[in-house]
Amino acid sequence: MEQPRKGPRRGRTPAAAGRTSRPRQAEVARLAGVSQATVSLVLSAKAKAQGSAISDETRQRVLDAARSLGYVPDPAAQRLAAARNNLLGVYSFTATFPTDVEHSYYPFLVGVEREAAARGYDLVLFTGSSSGGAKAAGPEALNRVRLADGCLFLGRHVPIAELKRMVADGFPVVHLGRREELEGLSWVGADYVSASSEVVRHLASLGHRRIVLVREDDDAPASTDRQLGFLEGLEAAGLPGGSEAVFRCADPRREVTPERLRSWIDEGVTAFVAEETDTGGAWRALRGAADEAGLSYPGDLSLALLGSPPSDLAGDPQPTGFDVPRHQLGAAAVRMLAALVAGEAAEEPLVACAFRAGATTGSPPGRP
Amino acid sequence: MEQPRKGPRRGRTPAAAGRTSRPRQAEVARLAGVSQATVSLVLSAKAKAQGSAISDETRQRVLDAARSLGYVPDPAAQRLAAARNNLLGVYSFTATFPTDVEHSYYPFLVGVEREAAARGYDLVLFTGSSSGGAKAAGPEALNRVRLADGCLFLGRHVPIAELKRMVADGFPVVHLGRREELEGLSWVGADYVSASSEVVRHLASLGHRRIVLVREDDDAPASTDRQLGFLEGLEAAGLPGGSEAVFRCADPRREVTPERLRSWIDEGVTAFVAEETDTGGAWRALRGAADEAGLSYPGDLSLALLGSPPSDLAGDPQPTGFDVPRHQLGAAAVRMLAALVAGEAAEEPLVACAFRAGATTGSPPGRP
DNA sequence: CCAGCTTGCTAATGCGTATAAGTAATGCGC
DNA sequence: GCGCATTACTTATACGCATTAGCAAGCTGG
Repeated sequence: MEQPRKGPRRGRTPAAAGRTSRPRQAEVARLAGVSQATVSLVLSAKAKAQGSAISDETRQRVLDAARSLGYVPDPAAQRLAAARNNLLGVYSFTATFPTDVEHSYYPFLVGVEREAAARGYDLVLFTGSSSGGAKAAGPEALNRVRLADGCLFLGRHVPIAELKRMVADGFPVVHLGRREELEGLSWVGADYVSASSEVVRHLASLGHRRIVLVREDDDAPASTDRQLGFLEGLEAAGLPGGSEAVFRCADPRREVTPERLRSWIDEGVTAFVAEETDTGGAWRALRGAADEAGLSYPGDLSLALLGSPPSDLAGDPQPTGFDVPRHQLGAAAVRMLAALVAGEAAEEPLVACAFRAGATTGSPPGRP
Repeated sequence: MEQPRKGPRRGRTPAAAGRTSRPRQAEVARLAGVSQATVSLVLSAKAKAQGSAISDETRQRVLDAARSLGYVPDPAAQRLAAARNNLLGVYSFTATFPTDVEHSYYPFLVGVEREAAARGYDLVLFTGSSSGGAKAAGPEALNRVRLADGCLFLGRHVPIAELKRMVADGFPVVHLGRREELEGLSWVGADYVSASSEVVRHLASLGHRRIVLVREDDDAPASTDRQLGFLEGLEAAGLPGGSEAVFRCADPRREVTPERLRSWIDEGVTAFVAEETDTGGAWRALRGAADEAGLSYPGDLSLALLGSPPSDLAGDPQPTGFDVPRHQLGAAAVRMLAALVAGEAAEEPLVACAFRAGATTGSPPGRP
């Protein structure tokens, strides 16, 4: 007889159907013959100390009931009730799975996924850019991430104002890539300074005494850091630094001529270090000039690259330099985010790069 | 001190900080001098038709108040109240971000992400292999997906019993790949039958009158479908089918010899069609036999492949055949899942493959 | 034998939002 | 001038879970 049950799920879901109640704690409770509160206590204390005031017998009944119903907590409800839901957001401003794998954050995500899984978090992918749907890509779109316990942001075009708001609200946010302009925003990044310094010290240890850095005319942190590390490396090796050691130019391919190269060598320079950029301009320029000048490396001079070679030069001899540990960066970002979520102090934001011996450096000529 | 204030947000968040109450609808309401419900009505009707029963004057007051407080809705609360969370799960039984992009579900995910974003869904990534954290990778791990409104499954080794359970519970589930053995399980798959038929008809239109399919000894649906389509294509073109048209063998590379090939040709066969498998065995066998026999394609005979060539043969001339539209398959899977979640009828599960003209077929010899 | 503790559970409440149901106040037809 | 619809709201409630106050029973000790 279908009484006007006051029961569950009443007037809602007018047309759409969230039907098929997946099991709730209340149903688990009914099956186990306890109250909903007990279920909550048992399930949330599962990982915690056993100190909860629930008898082992009841606990077991509840666990069995939950398992047999396939109970899974509703993340929204958990969040709302001010607990955690064990979800970490990943918000990228380009498609997370782009057609062009090269220019993607894919390598980072490998590390992100692994670390998140290891820590018992699941990932929620929020996609920013491709919101081709009905949604205006307004700032509210960013707000979705608050469903998760915290969020990782990837990409250059992050709307700073919105992020600032989240940080101010105390929502755990980590940016992948250095981001110091926003006070209080946590980030992780690669330690270009140390890595660049190491490359220089490697060259010094091979016997090079005069080394020149070729870089583009660019003030991105990534460039600045490399130059800084380069100069630090020189100093650590007791070699002369100063403005002469850095060749900064707008268009390396045009300005690094074979003549220029020869003149450096005549001045006693035996090794060259190229900044890494999107285009690999400095690296290409140095290689090109050496080839044109009929100079071989590492025979006549040594070349190093402060980063990884562009993919179209993958077949060529490996440049001495370093690799950005993208997997580890992703993992580090997750660690930091997890720390923030847990209210712990954030850890070291810099991740060391991996030195790559390569095949483009050797002892300077005349010093075998 | 520290009276036991009954106020808002009390004993919660022991260590972590959900801090700094951002404004709630209730505060907006107070400022605007209306009830919380009115705020909700105004804000949620914003995008909808203007037909809501709120005067323009009140509406404006509410909007102003919301703006001045910087109100942003809490997604957790929205989703809780709406009884759905706008999350779609993606469960794959290999790492979702595998290091080796080639052998992954990556191409599907491209389409999945795009379509999900277009429909306003976010994705939750579950990984079978990496067994979310502390969880034993037991069958219960599968239950995690119930957190989402529905879930997409990728991979061959899906535990059918568990899936069955979910389907029976009414949890929306879609499998990527044909899966007819489980009554009621929704799936999307590529239409190998039509695509194979089309390849055969293409050959027929070039003038071929006797065509042979070379396939491996395998009863996977993917193989069966291709054979079915092949035979359908023959029939549609009015060509002889029957068992002679299909060469089924355990090891094509051993059994498809140059002699065998010649004997077929002597019998009047002018075109050969290879099944696609993981290894590409049939295709390699046909190419190898032709090469060894000194026969050229498409000069002396025509070759077609019912699928895409293995990646190591990517540099070779493109085989005539078809490509599985992986992006579209991913998108179709999301569409179907969204339909299930919304309680609508599922749509067409088959996605058409793209015919690829290629360079390995031509008119039969003697018919220019 | 009862105050006072501990153990093991339940009842009640709140998180922020959406929405059904209710209530005045007004307009309209007859 | 009354019934009834419409407009413009407000009140009440539910969503699923966490949390805390409370309650009953069993135990301890003086």
